[in-house]
Amino acid sequence: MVKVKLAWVENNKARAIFFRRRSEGVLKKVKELTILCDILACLIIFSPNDAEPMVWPSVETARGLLDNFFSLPKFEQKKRDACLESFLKEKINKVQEKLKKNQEKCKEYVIDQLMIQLQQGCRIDDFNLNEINELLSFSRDRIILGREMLGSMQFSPLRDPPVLPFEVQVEQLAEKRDEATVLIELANNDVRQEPPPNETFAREDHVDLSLLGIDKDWLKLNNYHF
Amino acid sequence: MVKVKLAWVENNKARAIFFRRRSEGVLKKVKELTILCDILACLIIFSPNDAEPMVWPSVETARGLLDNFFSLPKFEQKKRDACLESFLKEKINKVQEKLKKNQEKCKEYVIDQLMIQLQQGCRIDDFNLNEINELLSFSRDRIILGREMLGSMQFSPLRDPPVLPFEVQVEQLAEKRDEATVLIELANNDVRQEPPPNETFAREDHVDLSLLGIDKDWLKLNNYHF
DNA sequence: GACGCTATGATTAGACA
DNA sequence: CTGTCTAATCATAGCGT
Repeated sequence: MVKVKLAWVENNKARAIFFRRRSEGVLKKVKELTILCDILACLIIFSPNDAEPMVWPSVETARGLLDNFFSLPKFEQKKRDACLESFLKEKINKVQEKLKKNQEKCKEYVIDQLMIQLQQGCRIDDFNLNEINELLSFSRDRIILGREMLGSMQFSPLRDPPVLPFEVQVEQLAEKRDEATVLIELANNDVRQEPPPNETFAREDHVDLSLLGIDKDWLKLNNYHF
Repeated sequence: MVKVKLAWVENNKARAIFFRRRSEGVLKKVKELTILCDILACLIIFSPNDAEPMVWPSVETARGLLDNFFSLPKFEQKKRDACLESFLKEKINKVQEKLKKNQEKCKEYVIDQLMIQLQQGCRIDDFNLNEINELLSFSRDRIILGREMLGSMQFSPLRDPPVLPFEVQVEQLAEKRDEATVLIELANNDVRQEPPPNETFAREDHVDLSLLGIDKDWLKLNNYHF
């Protein structure tokens, strides 16, 4: 027999035979080792001929071993997940933004309609609690805005606007109606001190909030159309 | 010498020696194989004592070989991604659902307000094109509902409701107003034959107008492709 | 434990079927 | 290409240091 020297076997046929025999031998040794010492091991040999490499004990096991014991793949996995997650969260945020804008628009329209009805002769008593709350909140904002425009004069302090209840609480109704009447009166008083440029509003503009001294240009900035 | 039988070495010391010698031997064989056949190979042995496993030729190489040559991990990767993606898509859908409901509610309120104004004596001419379109769409749905309730009687055919334009096209206004007047009259005629259960718009109820057609264009959120 | 030695079983190169 | 045979070589169990 000839001792094989540690160098590439040039003869193709001989090398193929050598490869088969030796890889079998190596695999046998690995198996022995795992059984005799009761350990885990994994052997991958890329055959020069086959497209797929030989994997022992299995591709799944090899993958599992690597995933379990090496932090690198876990880290990259998490990085990938985080990337996708942030991307999709961004999408969610966009939709939520849209929802928010729609709700604002809707609220504006509600106020618009309430104001129109007020102008057309509706009385506070004709509104329900939710509508009154809307009016209160809106009126308060308008009053504050108007006062800021009028400078640092001293005005009556305002209550915080009520938290809008989803369930109408009937017992609060009378109180709220009083509050609304007072608040709207207050707004009118403020406005009477120094009326804004455009007081009149045409029906076509969709808005007539002259009662509270709403500025026409301001309203145009907030497009109410659906 | 004693032939070792293929079974776990019970003696701890002997097993540790056995492990060291044999793993060296296996590694040597693998190295020989890679050199003599000029191939790639990878050996991972989990030592019973060390925390870290022995990896040849290196962790990076092993990782690279697995990532490059096995479809399974890629497949599972995609599966993981798909799982996360579907989860977040579900969230998006929920927000979209909320948005949709809000828009429906908003539209209902608009119709509600328009109806109130009609009842209070407003004329078609007082409305703008968008409002007329809302009324048209709503009236048409109400008519269809009423007719379904009345059975298989023959009625005048109805035009499809107009696609709501975001830009007001003034030249269409007059025509639309005529159409609206006819349609609303038609609705009144139908209803007069046999009024549907809820014909009157109770002010407090914020009338249930769920039958109103949703503006699909507005709601279409189709840009969530990844 | 690690290293060296050596007998001996295990592996395998080469040849052949 | 796969299996078998055989001799040569290798790997290593057991032991001593």
